[in-house]
Amino acid sequence: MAEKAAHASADLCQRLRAAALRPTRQRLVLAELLFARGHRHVTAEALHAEATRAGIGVSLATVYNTLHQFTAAGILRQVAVDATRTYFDTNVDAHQHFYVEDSSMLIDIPGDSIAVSGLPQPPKGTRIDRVDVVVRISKA
Amino acid sequence: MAEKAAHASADLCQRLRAAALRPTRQRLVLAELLFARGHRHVTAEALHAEATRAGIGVSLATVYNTLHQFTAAGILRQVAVDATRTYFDTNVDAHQHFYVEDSSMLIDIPGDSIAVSGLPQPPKGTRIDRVDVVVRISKA
DNA sequence: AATCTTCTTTAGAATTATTCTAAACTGTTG
DNA sequence: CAACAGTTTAGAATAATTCTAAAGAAGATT
Ligand SMILES: [Mn+2]
Ligand SMILES: [Mn+2]
Ligand SMILES: [Zn+2]
Ligand SMILES: [Zn+2]
Repeated sequence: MAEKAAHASADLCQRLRAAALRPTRQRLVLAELLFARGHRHVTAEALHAEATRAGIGVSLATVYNTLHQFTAAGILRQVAVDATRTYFDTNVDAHQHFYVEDSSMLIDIPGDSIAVSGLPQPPKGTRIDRVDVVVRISKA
Repeated sequence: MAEKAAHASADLCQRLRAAALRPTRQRLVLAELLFARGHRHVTAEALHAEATRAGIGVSLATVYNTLHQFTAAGILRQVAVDATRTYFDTNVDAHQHFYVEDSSMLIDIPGDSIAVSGLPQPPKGTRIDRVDVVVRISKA
């Protein structure tokens, strides 16, 4: 298990270097929190609270910087569901979301389950970057 | 055309009364700007600027209040595409959007052109409120 | 290892979008 | 025309995010 952690860390170093980002203590810690197990959806504030709780000193500005750098590097993506917060998603593969309005939680919908058909031609001179589907749900 | 305007105004009064909203000068002016011709996508700031430009005195707080009241009344809806602004849509029928990332513009996609299939069952105890599709496009 | 260079972190100020407060004002009803 | 309830608004307050500039850490160079 020490091996596994070491391996994961080494792996993260690679990913950062590949993105031309120096593997600093802060970035490694945040990357660990983000990618250590399974996919996650987080806000900057939530991740900052988590890091702080874990005893790691990292400023909120750095959390924001890091989230944006990771997004630019393609290892995170932003999800727009609620105008008041920005969510970051560690799953960058094509997939969609349930958004639970009561609790402001995101739930993944695997990329191969939903199919969107009948898309009209995008306006002349533009290309489609991504098709986002948000299924808004609330307590029945 | 004086008739048409009068008719439209009378119509707006009805809609407001139906929503238990007093037809005040401010609300009528904003409703006019919003619903007078065709469907629109606006932000609070943009609508406020428009009202001000048209020589109508209406505070930004009132614009926000009104947009939210109209949304609660079901004659407007919010569209979440960009975490930095909230867009309000005068088209409340089921339909979808292109979002032009370069210019932050929304373009309607008629409700009957796109079909979403393969939606998984929503989590136990929840029901689907709406399925939003945003097709993000940018300069080719 | 010491040095140099460049990138990174950060505290705190600043910005932006939005909401709140409380007092003045207006539409409605009897 | 009261009288009441609903509405508007200036300005303060909040919340999320970004900016600034100075101090700190990484990587390259000697
Ligand atoms: Mn906000
Ligand atoms: Mn914001
Ligand atoms: Zn996801
Ligand atoms: Zn629309």
